[in-house]
Amino acid sequence: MAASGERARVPSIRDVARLAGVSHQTVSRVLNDHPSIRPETRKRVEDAIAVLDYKPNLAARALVTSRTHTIGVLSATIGEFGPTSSIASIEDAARSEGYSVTTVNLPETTPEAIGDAIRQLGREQVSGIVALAPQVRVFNVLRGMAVGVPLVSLQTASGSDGYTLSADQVAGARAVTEHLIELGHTDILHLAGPQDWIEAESRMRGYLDALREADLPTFPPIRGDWTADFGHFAGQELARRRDFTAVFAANDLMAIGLMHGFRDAGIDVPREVSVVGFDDIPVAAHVWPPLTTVHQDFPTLGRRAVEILLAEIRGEQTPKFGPAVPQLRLRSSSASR
Amino acid sequence: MAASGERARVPSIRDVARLAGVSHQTVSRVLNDHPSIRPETRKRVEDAIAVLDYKPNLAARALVTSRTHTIGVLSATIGEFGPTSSIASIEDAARSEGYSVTTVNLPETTPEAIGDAIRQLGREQVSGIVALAPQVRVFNVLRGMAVGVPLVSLQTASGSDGYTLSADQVAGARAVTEHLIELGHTDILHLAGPQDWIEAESRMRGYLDALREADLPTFPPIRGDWTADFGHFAGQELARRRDFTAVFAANDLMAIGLMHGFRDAGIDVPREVSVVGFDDIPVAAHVWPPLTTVHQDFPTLGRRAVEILLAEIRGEQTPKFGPAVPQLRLRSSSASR
DNA sequence: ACGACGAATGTGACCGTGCACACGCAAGGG
DNA sequence: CCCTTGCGTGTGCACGGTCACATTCGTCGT
Repeated sequence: MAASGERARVPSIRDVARLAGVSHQTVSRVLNDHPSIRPETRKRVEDAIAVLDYKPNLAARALVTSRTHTIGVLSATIGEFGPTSSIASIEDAARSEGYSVTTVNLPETTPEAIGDAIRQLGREQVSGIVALAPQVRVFNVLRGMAVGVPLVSLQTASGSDGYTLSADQVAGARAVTEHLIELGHTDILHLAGPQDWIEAESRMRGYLDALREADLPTFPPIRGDWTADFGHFAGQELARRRDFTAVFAANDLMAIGLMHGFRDAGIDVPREVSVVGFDDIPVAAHVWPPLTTVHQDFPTLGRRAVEILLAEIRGEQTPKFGPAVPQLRLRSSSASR
Repeated sequence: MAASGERARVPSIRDVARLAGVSHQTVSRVLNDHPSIRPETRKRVEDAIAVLDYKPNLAARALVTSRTHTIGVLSATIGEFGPTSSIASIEDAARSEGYSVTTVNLPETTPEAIGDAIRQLGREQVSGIVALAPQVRVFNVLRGMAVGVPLVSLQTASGSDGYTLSADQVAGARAVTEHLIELGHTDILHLAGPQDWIEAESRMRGYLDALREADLPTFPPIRGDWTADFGHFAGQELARRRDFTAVFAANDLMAIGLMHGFRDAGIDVPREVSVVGFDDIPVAAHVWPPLTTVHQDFPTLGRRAVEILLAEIRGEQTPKFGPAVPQLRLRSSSASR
């Protein structure tokens, strides 16, 4: 431990250069895979890097290139099941490509809040943004905003531009509704999500499409807020009117709450009323009765979002994914009339 | 739009200085709240900043100060309900203090993976780390690792050092178990979490403590994996032995799966067997029967973790929080013997 | 009246990279 | 044989801040 009093400083590119007997620029070239490097030189540099345990300074690199190798995740809905699963996979996918991930939460969805969030990510000089922006309003604000970096929007309407990626919510909703119709139901209610949410609208559209095609009567949707508590309340209220035999809830939480409400009112699911949900959250198979629902593959969605985003960042051809088709999970909460 | 051919460049500190008629250093002082600035000068600089819409370059600042105003979140369990809620609040709390948040996920909990994650955060020069490291192994690796920046560990054993923050899992588990005892149950099983998890151990300890204190027989715990699917399986298996009248499941998902399994086997909850859980996830109140469980305030936990971490980063006195006491939520899945 | 001192501000270097450009050298075409 | 070309490498500067130190000026103590 005969220290020469030197301060323990992390090695820089010049330290590596000195040890390898080359210029700092040559080291930089090795780091960035420049083609014109003699193999022998490269080897020497790489050895020096290994010896010193050199790690490039990301801040310095970001300063000079104004690129950070960081992608920002903008989420309005942390805490919900779907988005959370997607975020985890976005995280993994980005890391495995050498990108960092920074998250910013939207406590409210006003245009100002969204603008702030985008500007915040801009200040951090993110290379790209994945927005989990399920509300129409948020989506429009994003679209109208000069972001300056590639932006991929996840779980929104199936827009035709390359920036949007989605599961085909309409098809999923249509599938469950058709399932109810096949079971012989003719009076089917819809417990919808909040007005502003794109997914709420898509799922409602799927519901309406299926009913119209079958020439069945449609009912004005009940507007919910995605929570199980609201579903519970709605179930108790709906128990008073008995002009329906099935309900399609726009997500599983509301469906589970709804069944609870029906139970409170003495209505048997599925004998008297069938209930179906959407999302296939982990408990859906285990509640009573096990919930018929639509399964969404959130991790895949997250991974694809990153693929598209990175392709755009790198200026490559962006891969085209057809909308993922959510799958029907038939369980016991739906029964024939 | 008579442009002088100038490239649109983001204004730097020197542009501000020029416009305000001061030196760049004075601008820097204004930005950093240096005391020795004449109010009039400060005003001029601030006006110039506003006019140019100047935003300091974070990369440049990070380069020279080697501090990034970023906190890293290390999570082994993104996707679970509890951690996710905490992460969201960590996010909010950190942002509101001007810190960015970068997340890194641990796909596996080997020491190497943990080391990689820590090093990754180190390369990004985070100012501090919040670790959601619920496994004993992870916790020990972290503790033994020279991280170099402040580290707060969330949701772990109630260690006595300032670096650890937790809800009092033992007390919560003890509370539900005592609840079962008060209801007259004497043969109470425990469906535990995985061996390695700190929370699993704490909850089991609370269970054991309560039983011993009441001089009741203890049973070897059944080891689960936190999932509802496992709970379902366990319920079917347990239905064969009828030497118990109550089960304390270490989390709500397993409890819900368990009730499903009992139902499959024709066992009525709570008439024949009482079931209680832990966490109070949003559906807990709405499953059938509504689940008696222990409520944890994850958002508060996340917020406190950030408070402690920032205090450490700033070298201030770290606030001391007593362990949060989880609260019993009495519902219908538990009944008297 | 003069020197010391602190407040307010300016000057230049430096942090660790990447980029533009220059340079030496070997190969190839006229 | 000379000029061009391209490969491999080096030199200096720029990026946008902060830090250490220098400088100016007004005030106060003696």
